[in-house]
Amino acid sequence: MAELPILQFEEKIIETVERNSVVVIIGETGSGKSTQLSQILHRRGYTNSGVVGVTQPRRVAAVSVARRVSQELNVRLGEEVGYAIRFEDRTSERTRIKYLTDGVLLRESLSNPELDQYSVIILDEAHERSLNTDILLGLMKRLVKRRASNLKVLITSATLDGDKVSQFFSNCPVLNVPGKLYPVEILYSNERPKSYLESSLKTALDIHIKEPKGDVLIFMTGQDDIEKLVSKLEDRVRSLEEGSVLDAIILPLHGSLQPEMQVRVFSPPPPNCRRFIVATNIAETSLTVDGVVYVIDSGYVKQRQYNPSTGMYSLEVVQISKVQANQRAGRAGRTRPGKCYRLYPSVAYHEELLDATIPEIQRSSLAGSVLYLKSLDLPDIDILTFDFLDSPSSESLQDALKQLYLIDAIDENGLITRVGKTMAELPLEPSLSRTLMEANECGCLSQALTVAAMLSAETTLLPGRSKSTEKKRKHDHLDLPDGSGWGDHIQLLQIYECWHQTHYDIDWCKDRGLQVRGMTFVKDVRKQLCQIMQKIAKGSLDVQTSRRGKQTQQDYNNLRKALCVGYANQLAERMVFHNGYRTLGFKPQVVQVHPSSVLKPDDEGKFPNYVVYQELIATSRPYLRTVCAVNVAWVTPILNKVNKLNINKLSGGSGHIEEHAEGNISDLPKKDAVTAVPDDQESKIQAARERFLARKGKK
DNA sequence: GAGCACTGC
Repeated sequence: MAELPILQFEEKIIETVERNSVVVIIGETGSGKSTQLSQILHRRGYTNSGVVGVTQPRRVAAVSVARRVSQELNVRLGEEVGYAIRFEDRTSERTRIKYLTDGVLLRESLSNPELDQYSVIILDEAHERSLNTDILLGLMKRLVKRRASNLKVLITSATLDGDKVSQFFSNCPVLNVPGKLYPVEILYSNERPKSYLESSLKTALDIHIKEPKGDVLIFMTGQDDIEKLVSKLEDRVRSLEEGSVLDAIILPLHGSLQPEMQVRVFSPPPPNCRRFIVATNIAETSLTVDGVVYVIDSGYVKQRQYNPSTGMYSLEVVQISKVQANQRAGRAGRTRPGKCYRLYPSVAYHEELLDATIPEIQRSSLAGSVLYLKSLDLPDIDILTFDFLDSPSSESLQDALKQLYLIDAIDENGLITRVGKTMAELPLEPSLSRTLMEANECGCLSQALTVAAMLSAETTLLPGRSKSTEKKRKHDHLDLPDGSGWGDHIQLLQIYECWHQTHYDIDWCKDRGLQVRGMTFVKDVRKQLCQIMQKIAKGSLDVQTSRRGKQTQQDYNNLRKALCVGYANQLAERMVFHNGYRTLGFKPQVVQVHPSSVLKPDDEGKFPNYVVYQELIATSRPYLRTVCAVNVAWVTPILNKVNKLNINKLSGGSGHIEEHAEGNISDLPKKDAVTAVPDDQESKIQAARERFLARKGKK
């Protein structure tokens, strides 16, 4: 511990913190900032007047760092040193150093906007620029002015954007704390390879043949290229002359892998063996693999981004930033000097790569964040001029306002409603919160709670796709309920209710290819949501458990109605001549129901006229993922609302609009605005539909 | 008839 570089800077840090309310700390990997900053402040008396809170973007980090600090201070975890993450608050009255996820701190500030139990707040890993960290940065800027006398804020960041953070906080001081990394030699390619996959393969084999022992970490963009590279590497390594090189183990590592498979990466390899870990950017920050000496950096990452004018997400392979490139390289120098092979030329690094990754706040739908900020109800905060470190576009903010208006969270003047205030209390995206509120009125809260919880865990429910599980799923398809013709939300409800009836049998999940971990998470979320709803409704709540498991068509109707109200901002109408949908409320997009949906065309080959959707995402083409059929009678009032929408008023203006501001809205709901499908494509679709009907007829 | 990077309340 005494070797940690940060300890040599203790005096300097304390001196600077004494004189300034905000300090930026540039702490490189291995500097010990996450564990030591809080202890330094504790030693110097900052915990006498309040708690030192340290935020982390990830749960595991909050827990593991808290655990280490409690060991170093030789106290029991949960007493002087504790942590708070969702579902787990291990703090007590005695807690002086508290690690928490930034999401938890945001929740805390909802009920206590001044955060007055804290004497110091440390925003750790701020350079990762998570959505929550960015909101916190804005709130801290305001808070240090209000609590100038008794609050210190420390922000840890990366070398490349420390100055920017400092400027944001009125040029506050920046302290550099060196890390304890071993040197990493950077090797560039002469030119960009035609295929980064082939280039990675070649580089990996070169290392294997020429370089001394040490594991290789290879950064790819996703499951597909990981699987390809793994199989190619296996072939080529096997064909090398036996005994001429080390044995090789090749391991994929990505988020959709079963956790048991991920663990393999952390168990030490057998002797005289080189491991090749082929990973997504999960290995950049979330997971640290010991023993890595060589890093191969393709220079690419798969990134999700949101288009506020269409309401559509897309996943795109984009170039990484310099911060990311350095982070990747750093992975080679944790145990001894290493090498990083960048599969792009040096000039590309310097001239093409952005300094920092585009922050999440500029790549996401902001409905949830805007609702959160509105619900804080701070008179001195105006959303459209909120002081962000990097502002989202006004288009994105207006999109959020529009969405919130359509689900009654704000009124036509942009003011938060009672419904909106309640929605913000729920740890859910606004559409789902609104669904719960409506369900409480419709008498189907129990079912809605289940759907909300299932949707919160959806990606961790199904096992990662692979050839074998795919076959299995197809085979076992009949074992899962079918949504009774209404779609995916109803199916999710039915799945959980079936499980409930087995008294939460683990084998029931396994037999159906459902991840036990995911289903357990659903159960936890449902319980949490139930508790919050109970608190909000003060007992006037309809969480009928006696009727659970025996859903009637009437229950499904009520639930679909509640979903329609909640997802008024994610509504689509089927097109007249084919099974495509056009989105309503956004610049209209022609989209298809995702083939993985349980919602299928009826006997005439047609989908329902209206659906609400959980997500609109462009992969190979634009798809609606997770859809639920809704009735036209529920849709009509929403469309009226869309027509009345006045974005200028919503943004807090007078409502007397300049011409071009209106232009944005007038192209929203018009029936014949969609001409995106050219005639020849239209006829192709018509032909496809005829073929489909013909096939159906034969059966 | 296609496939989703990573987090979090």
